[in-house]
Amino acid sequence: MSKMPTVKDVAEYAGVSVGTVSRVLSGEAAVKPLLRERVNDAISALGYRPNVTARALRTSRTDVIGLVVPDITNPFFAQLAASVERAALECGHSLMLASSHNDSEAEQSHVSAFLDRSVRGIIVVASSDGSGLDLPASVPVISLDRRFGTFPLVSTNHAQAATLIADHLYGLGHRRIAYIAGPTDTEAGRMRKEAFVSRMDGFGKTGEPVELEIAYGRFDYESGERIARELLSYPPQDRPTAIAAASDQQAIGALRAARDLKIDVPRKLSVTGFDDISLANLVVPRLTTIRQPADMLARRAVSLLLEEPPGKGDEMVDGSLIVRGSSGPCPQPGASGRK
Amino acid sequence: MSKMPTVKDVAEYAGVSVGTVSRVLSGEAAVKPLLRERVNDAISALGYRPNVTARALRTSRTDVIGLVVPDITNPFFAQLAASVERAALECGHSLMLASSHNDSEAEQSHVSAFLDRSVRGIIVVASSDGSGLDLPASVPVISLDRRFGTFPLVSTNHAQAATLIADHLYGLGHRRIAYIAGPTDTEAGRMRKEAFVSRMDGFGKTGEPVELEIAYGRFDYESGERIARELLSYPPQDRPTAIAAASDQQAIGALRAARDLKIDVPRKLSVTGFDDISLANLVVPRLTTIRQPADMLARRAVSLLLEEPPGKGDEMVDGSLIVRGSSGPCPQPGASGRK
DNA sequence: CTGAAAGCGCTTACAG
DNA sequence: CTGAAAGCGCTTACAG
Repeated sequence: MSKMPTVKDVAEYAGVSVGTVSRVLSGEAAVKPLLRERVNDAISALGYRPNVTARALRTSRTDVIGLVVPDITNPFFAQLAASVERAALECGHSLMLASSHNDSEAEQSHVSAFLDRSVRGIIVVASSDGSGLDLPASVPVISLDRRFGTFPLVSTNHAQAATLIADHLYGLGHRRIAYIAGPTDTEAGRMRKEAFVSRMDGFGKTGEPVELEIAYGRFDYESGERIARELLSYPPQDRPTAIAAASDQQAIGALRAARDLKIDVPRKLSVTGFDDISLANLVVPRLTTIRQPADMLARRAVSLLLEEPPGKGDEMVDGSLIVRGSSGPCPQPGASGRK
Repeated sequence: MSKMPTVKDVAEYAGVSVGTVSRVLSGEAAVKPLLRERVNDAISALGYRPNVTARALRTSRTDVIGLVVPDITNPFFAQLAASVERAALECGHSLMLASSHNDSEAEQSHVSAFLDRSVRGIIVVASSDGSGLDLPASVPVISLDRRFGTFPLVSTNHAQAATLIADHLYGLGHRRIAYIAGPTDTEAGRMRKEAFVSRMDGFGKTGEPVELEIAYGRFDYESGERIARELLSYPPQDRPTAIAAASDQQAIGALRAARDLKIDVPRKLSVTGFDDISLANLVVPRLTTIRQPADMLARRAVSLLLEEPPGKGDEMVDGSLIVRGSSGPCPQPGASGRK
């Protein structure tokens, strides 16, 4: 292939200086219509495309937004990534996506790599409450969904959302409840759990007492399945009547465990999730969960990043309760055994 | 933040020329140990990091591999992306990921964007058999899983794998089978279907006849659910005893439909998928499917891309049959209705 | 409004 | 083995 044409070629072809070419390219500075037209003709005649690397070197700016997620294989993050890409595109920016495999070292090095490429800004969905960044960030950084270092956070209001689930289950009459929590080294995991627990404690004080058992795991299918299997191995009268999980994946794993143990959901056991991944509406039974407004979160994160000066304050977006088939009234004691 | 140090600063600090700094950076050229050490000291003292943009401009090369997938929200592509990232990292390269939302224009523009950034090479999982690229590609391009333009393809041997499924179902005694195909504008969709059909035709000629119905959809959950619902609405004696789907997502949708219609899988109906996404092992019943060796595919694609000269020939990797609970012997006629 | 020129931070022939 | 210098393709003060 022949070498790509440069501003110089365009300038020669159009009979102007490279400065003029650059000026019509930027669209900013005023250029006489005649010259502008000659330049544009030259550009299309030559099939010229600006060299973004040179431009970046000169201006130390690009239109790339870097996004790092803990694990692209997690459906919620995949959806979030798709939303961020759409939001970036809407603002005329493109997205570079990196997955850190839940490894905070990899996370660090991805962020550094973005910095090295002088991206316009970086959005990070932290893999854990790491120390954040030890490099000086020369571009804006926004935490999304989970806090990264001390950078501003855009996230669902985890506490409000967890409260919605607590109210739902308590309202259905459940008084022996298990909570499958997310990793304690993630803010999302902690906040969801604490809000859920404190709401239940509140009910316990003002109304009927609630037995609450808490188990900790990762956010994935396997954790949910393993933990639920354990919780459900108790004799029926000691077994929870509802399991609230900190993620849809955990909840789907719990559904799987219940199924294996032939425990009818929702008649004998209610299960709830968190995220509303697309699968939540497809499992059997369909999962009651919290919808996180991914599009909104993405748009807010991109906006904060691109604002001048970049946004400094945290932003919370409310989640909403989606009631489906996996949650129902607490089974009456003694009404079991109808096989 | 103060300006980042440059080779010039390092050179001054170490009392050498910038050329020497560059040479120790590259590690290639021989530099006297004494100077090398002084330069390295200067680098760490100053916290110097090479400017990759400048380097890219000068050499018109980077260590970035661009990957574009049709939809990052599809679990199979997410897994493939994770595998490609790992493979790239192993070779000292980093990954830029873009999702085309199944839009071939977006796909084109992502590829162009990569080209503009002078990436080391591009791997594309085509969203459809587009015209491929109309720009001159100045770097190697590899098609992964689905052919992009005329670029070399690394993929599972779709035909061999589809044959495995056909043999499995025929071997279980199924003679009235429905096939949920993928989009006909994807090579993967066509090849899987054709191999399945031709294998069944072969059985029909040498053994017992097979009734085969084919329905076309996208690769997603919804298509599978919708199509299966239709297929299963026939009266029991006309209904297929097995549904083979071109993707796990379709198969999981079909499972959902069967469940809604109270058709017992696998006793009344066998369902098979293709891909072996992590969910396949979690649905109820667990899904019989074809495992695509994502890690291997990813590694081969990266290798071909990085070879000098870049690989030119297609590569096929065999898939393997994973038998789980969703497939079983063909139900005996008349043995129904045991409610 | 336009051109000539400097410079972004590197790498790499070219001399020595 | 090392230094001085050119140049990658842009953008942007600086003159005019």
